[in-house]
Amino acid sequence: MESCYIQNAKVFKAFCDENRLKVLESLRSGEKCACVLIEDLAIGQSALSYHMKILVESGVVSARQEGKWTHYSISPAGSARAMELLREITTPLEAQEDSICCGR
Amino acid sequence: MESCYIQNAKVFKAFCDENRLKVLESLRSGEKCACVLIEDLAIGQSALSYHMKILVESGVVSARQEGKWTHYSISPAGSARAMELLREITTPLEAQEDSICCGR
DNA sequence: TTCTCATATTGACAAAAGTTGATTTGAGGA
DNA sequence: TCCTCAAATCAACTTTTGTCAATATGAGAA
Repeated sequence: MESCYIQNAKVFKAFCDENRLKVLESLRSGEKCACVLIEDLAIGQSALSYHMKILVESGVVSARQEGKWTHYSISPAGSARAMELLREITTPLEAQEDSICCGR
Repeated sequence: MESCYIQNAKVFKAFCDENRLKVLESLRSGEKCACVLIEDLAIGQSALSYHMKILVESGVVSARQEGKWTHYSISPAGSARAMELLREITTPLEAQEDSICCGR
């Protein structure tokens, strides 16, 4: 079983890479399909696929299949969860209001 | 010159590693000196030093020298900056016309 | 069915990150 | 000054991450 530290680290890995931040920046203006992201970032197709997998698994981005195209967008729920996690991680205990770490 | 994507990625690297999340968790209960963190995490001295450097440079942790000891604590200002950055990165821009994507 | 095209996956490789043990630095006390 | 000790740095090494080119998958069209 993985520690919650490793699990939480995975959420923030979404924001730890230059290309993934570029993807998020591009998605701020709305849903984009993979082909557009490849052009925007000037990145290889398999590299984009690799980064999108990390972003989707972190919960911050959601994917929508439509025919052979995949459309990606920022997930408000996933973003909110990342925000909440960051808030919790950096909030001193006496000032803490509630917790979402490891189901505690 | 470094892109702002690379700079922003560095802030979130603070939260991308199991041991750094453990350090932050330990610091939530208050300022700790390095010797205590080494015991808490069961980590080598040089490994802790390596991680503390990353945490301090990200701005999320601040260091206070007192004699030969260094005391670390969560920086409220640095944490607030990280929160604000995360919020900005994941907030969609004003809704725009649907863009034409993949011939649609 | 077969063809085409968008995306996912694989494997080889390169680069970056993390660990370990040894050494160095630098501040306080003798 | 010299000694001690906490922390930083270094060098060698291992592990993880990211890239590229090739191949596989899977859905729509023919």
